[in-house]
Amino acid sequence: MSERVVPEGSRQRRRPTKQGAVLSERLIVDTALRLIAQHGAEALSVRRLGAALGADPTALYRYFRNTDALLLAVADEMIGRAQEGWTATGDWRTDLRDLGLRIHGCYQAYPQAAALAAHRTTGRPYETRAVERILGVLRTAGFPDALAVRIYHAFVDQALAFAAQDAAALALPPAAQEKEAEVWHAVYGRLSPDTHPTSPPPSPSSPPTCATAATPSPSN
Amino acid sequence: MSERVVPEGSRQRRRPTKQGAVLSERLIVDTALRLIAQHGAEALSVRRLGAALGADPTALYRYFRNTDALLLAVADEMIGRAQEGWTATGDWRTDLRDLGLRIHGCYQAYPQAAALAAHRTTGRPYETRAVERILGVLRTAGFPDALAVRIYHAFVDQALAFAAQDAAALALPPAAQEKEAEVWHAVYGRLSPDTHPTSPPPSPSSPPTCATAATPSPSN
DNA sequence: GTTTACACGTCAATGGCGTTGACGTAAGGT
DNA sequence: ACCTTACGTCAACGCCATTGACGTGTAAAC
Repeated sequence: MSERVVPEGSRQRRRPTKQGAVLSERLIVDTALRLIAQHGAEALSVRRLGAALGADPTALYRYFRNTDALLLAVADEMIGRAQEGWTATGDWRTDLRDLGLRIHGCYQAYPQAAALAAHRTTGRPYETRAVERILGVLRTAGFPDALAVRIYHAFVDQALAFAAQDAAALALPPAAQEKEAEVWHAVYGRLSPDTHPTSPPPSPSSPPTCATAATPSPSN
Repeated sequence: MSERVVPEGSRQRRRPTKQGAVLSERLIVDTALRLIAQHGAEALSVRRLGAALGADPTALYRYFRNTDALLLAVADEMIGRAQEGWTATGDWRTDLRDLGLRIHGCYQAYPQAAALAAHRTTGRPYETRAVERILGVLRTAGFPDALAVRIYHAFVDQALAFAAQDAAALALPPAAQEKEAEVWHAVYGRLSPDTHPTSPPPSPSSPPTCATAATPSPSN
């Protein structure tokens, strides 16, 4: 009957693995994140994670009910990192913008993991904290609750949607990224001759992203 | 040496399977889409798809190099359906808005499939057609090419990002959707007492989506 | 200090997965 | 009528997540 996974709080009996590693929820999540970043999302398997940790693969099931739970923990970790060091300034536009850019930055830093995590609800501490902070910002700004919730959703959905989109572009294997660039050259080539015979291509080296597209560009 | 997959154009030798089905790229894609819609994304496996088609699972490899190629075909099919019956009006804002809503609608109709397909580049006919149509709209509107490409990206990225986000919410299993709703009730409950003791909750039955959030709401 | 309970790392096993290579048959071009 | 070969089928490989049983060492109880 006794549950296989014990909650992290009451975890006491630490025992090293055969290879000497001492496991913990944190260590596992960090290792998973590193594994995904280095070798891509599909390189994350219970067996490989076990190997990377220096433990029997099935030891993970003492910490997470299944791989999906582990994935949610990874997602929450990223939400946590996005908030690291953030503090409210009191200006709600500044605060939300800062949070949004942090999320975007964090997802861009781990695009492979972001692709897995972006559209999930973790129900874990960091996510809860983020929700509370954002609603706190809006309440402090004086929005009535109904409107605050509305703004919350508009903000979070847009931030997550854009972050996910840009992360997905970044998570493509380099070959696919090049191919995409080629497609754009081809399209431009097909467009150009009949209407604008000799105009220069639009900075083909850096394709636009959600972030750049949504940001009012300086004079351009 | 001879390639396992024959391009659809030059495919001739149709032969029924033991169970009498006559395969084709279209049939396979449609069946896959139906399978995903009915039983969720993780129910799509080569073996199950083979069973649904009434064919040996490995027959699929005569039509698609691997499951990823099949997935891209499914993604392209959705792009194709989004364009079905669309025609340009000449007003570029109307045309883009229409296309965007069609994509959104199509993804909402097959949320499970959308989750798999949203962030992929298919490189297939329907996608190519969509790109050409959108750029055509912008060219017809008189935008110089550089700006047209910029607007193209702003539009497509936003449309896809929002469609993906809303599809992801819809693709959650009903239990998770309820849980999410509960969380919102809880948050609202926690918010309410100290600042707005008795204001009614903000229509808790229908959570906001990207589409509703981005649409200027009537007077609300 | 000894005992006791159980947390947790390990092992073995199960069933599903994608993918490959070989094979034979029937369809189409000639 | 023949020949070629497309393509459906079969068998097999290696990887996957997950489970149940087991035993050991640790932390707590006394």
